[in-house]
Amino acid sequence: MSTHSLALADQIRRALEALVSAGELSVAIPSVISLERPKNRDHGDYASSIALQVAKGSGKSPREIAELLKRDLERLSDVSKVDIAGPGFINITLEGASAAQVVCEIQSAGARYGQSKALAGVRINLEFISANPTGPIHLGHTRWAAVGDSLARVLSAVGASVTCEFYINDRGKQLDLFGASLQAAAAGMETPEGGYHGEYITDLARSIVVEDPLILTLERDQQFIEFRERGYAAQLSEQKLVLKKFRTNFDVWFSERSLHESGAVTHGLTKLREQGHVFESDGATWLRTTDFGDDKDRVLVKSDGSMTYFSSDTAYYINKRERGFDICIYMLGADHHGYVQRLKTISACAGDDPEYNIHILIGQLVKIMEGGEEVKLSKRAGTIITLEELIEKVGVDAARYTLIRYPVETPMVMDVDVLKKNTNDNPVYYVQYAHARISGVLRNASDLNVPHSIDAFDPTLLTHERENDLIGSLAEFPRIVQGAAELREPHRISRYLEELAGVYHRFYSDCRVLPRGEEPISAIHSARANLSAATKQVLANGLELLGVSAPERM
RNA sequence: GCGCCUGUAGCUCAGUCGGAUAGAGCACCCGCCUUCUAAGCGGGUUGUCGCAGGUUCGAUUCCUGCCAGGCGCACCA
Repeated sequence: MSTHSLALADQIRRALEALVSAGELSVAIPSVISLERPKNRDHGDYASSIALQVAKGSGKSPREIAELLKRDLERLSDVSKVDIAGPGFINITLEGASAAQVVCEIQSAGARYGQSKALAGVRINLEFISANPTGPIHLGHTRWAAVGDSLARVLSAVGASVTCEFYINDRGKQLDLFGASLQAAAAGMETPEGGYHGEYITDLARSIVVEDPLILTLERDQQFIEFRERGYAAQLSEQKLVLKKFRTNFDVWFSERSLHESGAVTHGLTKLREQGHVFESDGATWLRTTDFGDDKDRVLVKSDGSMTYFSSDTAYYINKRERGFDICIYMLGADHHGYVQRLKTISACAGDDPEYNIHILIGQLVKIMEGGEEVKLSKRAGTIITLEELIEKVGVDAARYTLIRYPVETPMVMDVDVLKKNTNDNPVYYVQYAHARISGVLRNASDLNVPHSIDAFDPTLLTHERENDLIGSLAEFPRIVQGAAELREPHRISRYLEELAGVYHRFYSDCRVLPRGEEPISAIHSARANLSAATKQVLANGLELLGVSAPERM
């Protein structure tokens, strides 16, 4: 049997199921089996409060249920002891040597350790950033660039088939204003009302003119279109470039224009009509979103015949579903939280299950501090911080790690000064350092000819408390990944890695891995070198899920 | 006015769909390198989990109300 914690939770589930089908117990089995590593070592290697959870309505006390489970769990070969404590906690102690088998499991699974099939076969569309192609990617988008990309990696790790998508708002007023701003800048005229300011506009206008001086001879309307299209193309490729540099991958760049040109918008409208939620009023065409709890109905086609942005959204959603995606995840900024209900109702109006087919994540805004002061982000004042600048200041690893480290629903503060420091203030170094430290140990192991492959591994030698702690933490990884995927919370990976790095550092200071001086090489050195190698693998796998590098040396 | 998010140590924040004595880093004090990376380890100090009720054997966690901060409420995009 496999020894990591996912497997143990599964064993508890099976034991419960067996009790239910044998008629010994009548309970509803929860979707997740509670299982944790207790802080207190007296509580065993693992503790579950499952008996307390299911006791209600079963006609049995938590302790009675725990006793039933104890009987079954004790039969497992890997379990050395099951205790029932307090009101009905089940404390499980594993057989030391079989716990250490996880080291072999990690070594042979390699980069695949931590992966599972929890979401196998599920097709997920993950849309994030979707910035207007009218300027650089800035700090407001950056949180999602890191978190979105990491979430895609996490979801893929549990078997989902994930497509990352960037929706390009290349249609409508914003892009027109952008074009007009460029045109005005090229002519040395004032920026139009509500238009785009900033040095990048004048620079871009100038470079467009340099590239094609004839643009100045064009008739006004034609010239406007030229500026808009060239500016659009330039900004889009700029965005693609910087996102690539930030290691954020997109599989599909979806143009809003193409949605209209392909007829997807009219198709979407037809589909919604068939579902019976479309009506006409005041000369406009509406979607009756109030049928599904929205506070007001929404306009699809304005009375002047033009399409609203909302109509694009509905068509886009329907288009995604028709491309075969089971779940559409949207990652939006807090300033868009008003859309949540609207998007959910789109799903409902299209005849889908808004609880399953659509999932909207709202990320709070990122505040940035530098020199002890908050940097106010203002496009007008030209103080927006671009992703490019952030990368220059702190590097991709530190930026990504910090952005992913916090749950997205909490507003976060990024202190540029801290991120520039190579100290422990900056947790990315703590984790990377553990990886680099192990790399060094393993290099030395090779130099000293200390074997550290699984065939030279004797798990019974790992009996030190620090070794047990480390083995326990390593065994947790698959469950952490699964939890991060199901809850859409990649920050759990980084918190886990910090914990694992800490456990390794403590192991390292108490347990000498390699022989000193003239000390002969023995099996304990190999066992510890294997344990180190397994830790290195898990750190690397975790960092990979965050898109952060795992350095061999620091 | 309505809605969403947040409120946990001096600071920045974790806390796994209610569980055992509420945690980590930073900051402050004291220790640890003649041998594997000291970007590390050990020890010490720090709490009205915003406030008030409710549900429960049990609440930082769930429910209600209030207070404070952030954000949003278009035939804009």
